[in-house]
Amino acid sequence: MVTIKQVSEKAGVSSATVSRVINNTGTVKEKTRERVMTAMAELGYRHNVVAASLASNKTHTIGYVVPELHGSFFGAMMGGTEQALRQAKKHMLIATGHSDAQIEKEQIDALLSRRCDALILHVEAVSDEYLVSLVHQGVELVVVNRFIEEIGDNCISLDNVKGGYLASRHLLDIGHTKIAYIAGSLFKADGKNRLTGHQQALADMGVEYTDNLTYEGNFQAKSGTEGIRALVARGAKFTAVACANDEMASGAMIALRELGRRVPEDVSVIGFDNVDFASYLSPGLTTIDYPVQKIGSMAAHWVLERVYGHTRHEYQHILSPRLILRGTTSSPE
Amino acid sequence: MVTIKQVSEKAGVSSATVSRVINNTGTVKEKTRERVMTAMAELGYRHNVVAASLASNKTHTIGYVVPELHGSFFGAMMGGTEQALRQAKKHMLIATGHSDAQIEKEQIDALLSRRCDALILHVEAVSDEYLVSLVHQGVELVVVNRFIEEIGDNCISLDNVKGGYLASRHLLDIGHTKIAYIAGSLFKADGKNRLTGHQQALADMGVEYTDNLTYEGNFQAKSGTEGIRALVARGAKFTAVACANDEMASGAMIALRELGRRVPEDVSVIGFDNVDFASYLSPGLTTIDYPVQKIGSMAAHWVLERVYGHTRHEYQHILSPRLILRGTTSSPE
DNA sequence: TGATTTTATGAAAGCGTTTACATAATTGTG
DNA sequence: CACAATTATGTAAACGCTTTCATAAAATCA
Repeated sequence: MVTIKQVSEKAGVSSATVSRVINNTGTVKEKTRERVMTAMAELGYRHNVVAASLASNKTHTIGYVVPELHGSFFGAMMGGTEQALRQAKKHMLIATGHSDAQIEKEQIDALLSRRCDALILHVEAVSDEYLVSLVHQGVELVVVNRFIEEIGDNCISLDNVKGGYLASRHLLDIGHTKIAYIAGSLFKADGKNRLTGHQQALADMGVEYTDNLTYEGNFQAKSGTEGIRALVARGAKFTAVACANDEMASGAMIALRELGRRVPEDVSVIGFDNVDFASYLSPGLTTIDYPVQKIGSMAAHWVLERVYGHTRHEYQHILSPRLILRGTTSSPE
Repeated sequence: MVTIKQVSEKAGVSSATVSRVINNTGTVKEKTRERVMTAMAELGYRHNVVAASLASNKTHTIGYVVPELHGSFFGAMMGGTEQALRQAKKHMLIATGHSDAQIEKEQIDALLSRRCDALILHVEAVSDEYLVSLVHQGVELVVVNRFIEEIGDNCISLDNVKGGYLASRHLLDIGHTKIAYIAGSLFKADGKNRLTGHQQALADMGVEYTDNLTYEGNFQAKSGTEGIRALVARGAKFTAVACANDEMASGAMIALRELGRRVPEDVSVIGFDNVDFASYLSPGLTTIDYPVQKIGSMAAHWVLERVYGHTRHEYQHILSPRLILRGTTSSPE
């Protein structure tokens, strides 16, 4: 590996000067710059970012923890982040937490050991206090899809309660009163909040909530299918089903078809997230838009501003979901 | 930040010893190890991987270039990789190449500057020669979804020709002869190869290939929709349509429905990749399975073995696709 | 027990940069 | 043109580890 030293010798300057041209810092005469550039090209020099990071105490790397890599959701989110970071020449070190507190902590720890300049965390199992304590230790982090009052400034989240409300409110508005709910994992904040929204909508419209119409799934398509089967098996009567995400909604649609129930004629279905394939289904899935890419990019801008001193960007710390009307909902007979 | 030095003083040992207990190298007496561990705990020591990387010339980091982050495909692939790497305590530095040769090169360069121990590349625009030259320079890399004879050992790919063949052969086998083809971007190797497979299947079965039945899309859902419209507009007659991926297949299904053509009764549809949502569609999409997660994990194992000396794993450098029969194909009337 | 292995530890030289700080070269001013 | 101000460059000390080599301590052996 050729070093800055060798370049400096070849160019007849000191290594400090070479460093200056590499980083575009300080002042260097045009002619000198050219000599250095030529020397670098001729020697095939490649900057050693590891050494630079050690010396400068900046890695230009953002640690990113997401629960999983597969599926449509996190890719879209990371895509939003990446787009913003790439222009700033920052990179992302990616780790998965698998919704397990132990693993999440280990991964956060590993990313900090690697001296990431900041962390973007989509973690679900670790406690609020733990995240708060990290912030108090001076770790630069933004928590995504989760709102923690005490460090609200570090959070970017969607109003899941409102989303849940919007979904069920839509069903109520078009005339449904017997609405089943397939929830996400209730130990996760978003799973719980979306259900809360559903309950609020029912309450607002004077419809009684009953556990008998609710099934706790796990955000996976299969649990949507199982949810419908379980609901029907327990004799629940419903003309609509709200699901805590699109995967479960598509699973539910499959089960409904198996049972000979048409969507939306017999049963309306609404999802949540508006992942890319929601519009591929037929009928297209009515759902709640989760501006996931936007959230990803806001997280990036937060970091760019806070950690790297880029100019101010506009934030909302709590984004609003909105209803996306497609073909899976209609008024009951 | 507390350093190894401070730990060593507190524990009354040298920093070399502290390094030994951190890395589990050399020999250190149990009692000493404990003293060091205690000191680390009390001081809240956090290992500085950047410094360690500089000194040891290993970053334990794999650079990963994919075209995009959104969609179901690359997440699944990276998920396969991550799972294997996590156990080995390696991390992934992720970059996107956007199918642009310039960007792909820049990203590869950036990852090398960060001294990644190895690269996993899903690149589409950069030339074979460029990748070959990297390998000859001694860069440890595995190329995914692309086969380059000269560095075949570094490649893990799917036999796309065979996949294309399998898809169209299935349609032919069940009696179709008028088969439209919605291709992926033909400047990409997989787009081209899948089309080649289609053509071979036709030839094998004595059906003439005609450009009039082929539309070049871009692997996105919308281009599937446009493909059907264009085909119909140019008066093409077909009873089946093979698509170069599942996104375009779902786009095609949408267009077919708009035109009042039932799937599969009037037109059979087959996709490619078997991404997660293929089974959510209704009818479920018949497609070709791309064992993408497996490929991701094979890439990881290649690296673990080659770069980190882990024990030998079984490879196939060219994997075989297989047909997944679901509900979108049936014999023509 | 003294000699010989073996095991445990320390000293110190890197690893390839960045970045004060100091100094040299250049430009500007009256 | 002398002197001040400005611009350009160099020197050398970090940055926090790993790792070789030497040496000290402990264990083994005859």
